[in-house]
Amino acid sequence: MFEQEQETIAQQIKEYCLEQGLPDLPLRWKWIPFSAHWGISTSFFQLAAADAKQKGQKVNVAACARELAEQVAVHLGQPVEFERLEAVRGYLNLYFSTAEYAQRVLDTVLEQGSDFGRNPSTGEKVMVEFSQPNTHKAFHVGHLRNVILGDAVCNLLDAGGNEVVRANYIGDIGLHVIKWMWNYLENHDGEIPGEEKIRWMGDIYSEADRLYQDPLVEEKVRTLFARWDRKEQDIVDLWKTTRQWSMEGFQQIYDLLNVRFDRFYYESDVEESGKEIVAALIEKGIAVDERPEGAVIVPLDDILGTEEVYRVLVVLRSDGTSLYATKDLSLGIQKFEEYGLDRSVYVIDVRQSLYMKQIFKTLELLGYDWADRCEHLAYEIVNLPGNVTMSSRDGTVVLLEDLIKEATARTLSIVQQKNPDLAPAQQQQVAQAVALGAIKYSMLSRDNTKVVTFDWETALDFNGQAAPYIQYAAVRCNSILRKADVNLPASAPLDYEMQEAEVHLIDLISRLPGEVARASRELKPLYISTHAYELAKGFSNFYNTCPVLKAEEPIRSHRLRIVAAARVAVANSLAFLGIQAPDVM
RNA sequence: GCCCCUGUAGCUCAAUGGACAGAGCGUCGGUCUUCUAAACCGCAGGCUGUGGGUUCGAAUCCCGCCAGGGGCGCCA
Repeated sequence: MFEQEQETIAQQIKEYCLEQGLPDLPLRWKWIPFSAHWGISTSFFQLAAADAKQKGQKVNVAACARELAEQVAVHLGQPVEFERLEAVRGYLNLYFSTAEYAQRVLDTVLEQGSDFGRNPSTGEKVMVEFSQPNTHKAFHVGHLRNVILGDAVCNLLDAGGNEVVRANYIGDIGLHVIKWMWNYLENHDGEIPGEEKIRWMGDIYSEADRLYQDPLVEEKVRTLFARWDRKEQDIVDLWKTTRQWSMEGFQQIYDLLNVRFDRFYYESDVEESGKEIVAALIEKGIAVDERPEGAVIVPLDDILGTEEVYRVLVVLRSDGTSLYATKDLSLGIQKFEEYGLDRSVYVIDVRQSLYMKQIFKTLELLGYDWADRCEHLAYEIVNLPGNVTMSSRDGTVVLLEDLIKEATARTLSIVQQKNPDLAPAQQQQVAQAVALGAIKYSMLSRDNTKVVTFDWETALDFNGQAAPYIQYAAVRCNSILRKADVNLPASAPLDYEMQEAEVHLIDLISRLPGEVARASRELKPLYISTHAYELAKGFSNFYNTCPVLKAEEPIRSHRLRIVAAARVAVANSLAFLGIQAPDVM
């Protein structure tokens, strides 16, 4: 928001360096820490070090930097854009003219509203593939991180100025589907799912999985698989019908989570084209056909002259049936051909890192120049205490519906207690927004590389640094604005000395666009979760120290604008994370 | 054997190669006749796993070691 001023000063410093025969280095700007006022800062250590190196001198860099900073400060004098400047221990701190900048920040935020925080367009088109559920199976907490992360990353890429295509890739074929259909025909023929479609589908699947341990059942399932392979009409029909039930169940979950997709891909749609890709790989001499003794493989290390780096990618089974890789190669190509993408992001857990590397490398060998614009966004999995991975086979899954149900129930009782006058329907609505926010935030507020351990106590603990705290800040903003009972006062120059809390809050608000840019660039919603919390904390501090409604004019009007801007910043931050900011709590 | 990730306060986690490593939880102690106490304030708590190196400057980059997790030809 202060690029102009920063650029002006940077230019002046650059000119000074030229005059003094100092090296031409780009300056790195940061916010000034430990300050009740706000501004930007840069240091001269690099410049001092580079200068010494250039002159071949051995010097005390810290002392030189200090001196440089002081000289630059003298040279700059009193820039009109800034209230004051100081040289401290090798740093140059430029303090904004508080009143003027505060007004500018507030004006900008209030004018942009729900667009505040968004960055200018990059003109890039990015596809993000995430969620990738298997039909005929349950949707559990282990799958949740992917959806929440993928959705937030889409929001952030979008806010970062990219055109985003949200893609889902449905695992609608494979042994798990056949097992499910066998069990359905054997033990549940004619049944139809009720309201809880996913639970019902998942139950039939885990039952099938249990029964499958019996060799006799395994034999029967194999027979059914053969019928499926022959594309027998009644089996294909059953598959279509039951797959649809799963899709409807997924849609319930996505609706609940408020996550949407632009494009659904199905494994079944890329199976045949995948086999054609494999044929092309063989023809080009990239893949080796070891059938019938072996499979069709791409010996990546041999081709690339590397050792134990890319290993071997199996692209087709020895019996000619497809593998995940068969289909992923085809899908990767289809994505680019269909959308003319600049980038293609895969949100898939970290265990598939090697596999992803192999797929991208194989696409590169096939001659696709966009292969290096494919990215694997790896995240760690959600485990149960004791580092137990959730598995439907072992019955160790926590169903998503159960988590949400429990979290909502618990939140509802708090809402009823805090806000007894609210209509029950609204209480329910608020409880759900808060419960979902808490669940999402807990997944987004740690780095993608960190394992999440799920336990009920932690998952349902909404105290401290958690979404409800942030939502509460937005609610308090609302409450003040509602009680003010006036239209938002017009922008006006400040003619009172702001409190530290006010300056700090406005400072935090002004940082949001930068944080969005960083989070979008690095695909790290964590930066926004942290910043949203900082904002809420900044507001709480303001709330406690700066009366709004009881303040005298012109302070009252100005503070109302601060509150309105804070509300926008907090709500937008949450929105980027896929979290709602309720009006009341 | 090769590769990837992680190691920071009692616990869970932050920290653009930069100023004094910060939050939350937990412990203890204070704040409601006040815009919603789902809040605020305060105390205590650290050789950033370990040994080297690079750098003016390292939790951050490089190398070794230790500990934990994950991956490595026909699962997805």
